Amino acid sequence: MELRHLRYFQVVAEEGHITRASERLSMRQPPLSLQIKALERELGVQLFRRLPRGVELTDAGATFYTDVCALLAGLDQAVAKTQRVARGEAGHLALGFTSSVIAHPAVKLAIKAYRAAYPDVTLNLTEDGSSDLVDALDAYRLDVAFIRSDIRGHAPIRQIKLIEEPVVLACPEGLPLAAEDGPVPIEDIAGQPLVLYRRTAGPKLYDRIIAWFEAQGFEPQIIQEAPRVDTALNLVAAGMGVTVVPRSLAAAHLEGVHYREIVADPPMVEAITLVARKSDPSLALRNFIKTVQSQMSV
Amino acid sequence: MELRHLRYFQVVAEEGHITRASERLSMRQPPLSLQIKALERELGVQLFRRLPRGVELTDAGATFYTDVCALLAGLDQAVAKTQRVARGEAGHLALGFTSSVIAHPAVKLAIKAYRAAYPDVTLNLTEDGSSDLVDALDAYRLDVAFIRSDIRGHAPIRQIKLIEEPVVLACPEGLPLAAEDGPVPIEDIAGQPLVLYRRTAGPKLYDRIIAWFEAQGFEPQIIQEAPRVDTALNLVAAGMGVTVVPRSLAAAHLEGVHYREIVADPPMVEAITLVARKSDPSLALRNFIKTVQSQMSV
DNA sequence: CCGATGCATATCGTAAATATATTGAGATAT
DNA sequence: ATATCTCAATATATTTACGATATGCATCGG
Repeated sequence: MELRHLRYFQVVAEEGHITRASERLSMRQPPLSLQIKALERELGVQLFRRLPRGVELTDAGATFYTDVCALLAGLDQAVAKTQRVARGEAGHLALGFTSSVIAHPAVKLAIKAYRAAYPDVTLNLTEDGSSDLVDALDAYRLDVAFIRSDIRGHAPIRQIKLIEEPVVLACPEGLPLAAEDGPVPIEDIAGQPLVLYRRTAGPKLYDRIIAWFEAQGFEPQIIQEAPRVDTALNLVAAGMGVTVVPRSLAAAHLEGVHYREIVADPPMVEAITLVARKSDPSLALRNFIKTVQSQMSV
Repeated sequence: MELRHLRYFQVVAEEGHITRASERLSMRQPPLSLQIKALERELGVQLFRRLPRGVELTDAGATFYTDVCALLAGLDQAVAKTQRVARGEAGHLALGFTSSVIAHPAVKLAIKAYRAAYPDVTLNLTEDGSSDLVDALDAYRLDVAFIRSDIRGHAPIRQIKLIEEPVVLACPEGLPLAAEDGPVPIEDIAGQPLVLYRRTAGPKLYDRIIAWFEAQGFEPQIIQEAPRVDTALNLVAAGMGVTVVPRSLAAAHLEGVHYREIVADPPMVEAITLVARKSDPSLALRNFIKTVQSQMSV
């Protein structure tokens, strides 16, 4: 059996007339009669009653007609859906981000813009640490992720630097440092007790901050380590010390924490990077990257 | 596009290997490659990524695969269902009967037997008067019906006499006639006030009863006409007169009504007849008639 | 009774699917 | 690094079968 048989059957059933059906199908009556007969023979079922004036569905033919209509319509839908997926207009995209990155308004706007442009792509959002995100990417659990860390050297992962933002000082209200609003020189921070966040799996940012202090000629006084940025900020709010965070996190306005720009040369900056498997040619992904990039450049 | 393309696509997707798929399909690799390529070309979508070692579904191909599996399975089911309908093992059957006929246990047993033998045929049951049932048959609202009336002369309807049963006397309790249980000679009834049921659309039974009385040399004293048998019996229960009904109705044991056999020559008998369109070749119907006949002959 | 209608049958040409033979790209092994 | 192997792609040949043309046959309407 071939789709041809089903398509022919459908038209003949609708017309109740082989000759008229053959005209609708841009063919002649004899081959159409033969195809219908071949279909009946293959099914072992008489689908039509031959009347002196045309043909008529039998009970079996009528039930078959219902199903054939559904099948042919289903096929059309399947084809349309497949084409939309191929154009990147539908499908799935597993997206990851770190808690610090999602605080940046540009990231939220970019995701929103993609959702608007490709509403039929179902986005699967995951929040995790940078190195776990990269692992998930490797394991095909994610298609793309926003991270902070620099993962130079990880071969099968492509990375696109999106935004660089300076880190700012976060200090508890009440401290002399929190009395002013303007930029604070790095030497004023150097003597403060420092809370830092160290993710066991991703120590790069931690190391970079220490290296940066040392490059400025200061030895940071690390009095506490926190597993995550938000934990560190909570410790700051509790008056345990100061910390440095990407500027976009300052927008969160955690109660009891005061933020100030830092003056240093070179300035300490943190990037937001988009990472994805190099091997993945999914158009949904390419459209996502394109949308994010054009959104960031605005 | 033809089913062939879908079937080939399905196997290649499952094997991830065109050569192995071609073996499963009992064909050679080059034509299979060509057919897959033709499918991709028609859809305008790349369904497979060609790897050095076999092929792999793209995202679009994976969504298409899901739908193709559903479609092919649906087609198989549709074919199986159509064949079951053609064999009379599935489908619909609109069945009608009169209120007096359904009282006969053999009719209920026959319907039950058919239900058991062909559980996938959905029965649509309708109760109505004999002539309305025949009209419904003509109008294709019914496929088959149990009736009382003789519809000799109605050309496109085929009738099969199933059971003949004598009519019995139904008289109110308290009447001298109700004092005994044995058969009563017709002359004892002749003088009684008679309640008869006359359906405007089907006067045949009514006429036959009058003719039967007259053939015995008696003039029936009709004091009341009722539209239906059960109405007539209720009038009898109310002491309004006596009536005659098919024997099977006596089993209903209406309160206040006493039943007695009637002695007469020739005896008055009422048949239960199965009627259906002569033109209707539905196998479900033929199986129904066959089942009813074999059930009645037991 | 005869023409018209409409499905079925017969025969033929051509398009398309499959088979055979070979090439070529990429991976594995020596 | 070269050879070999794997497996899809290409080229050409063959066969199948779809569709077209011509015709037959049954039924209905005038």
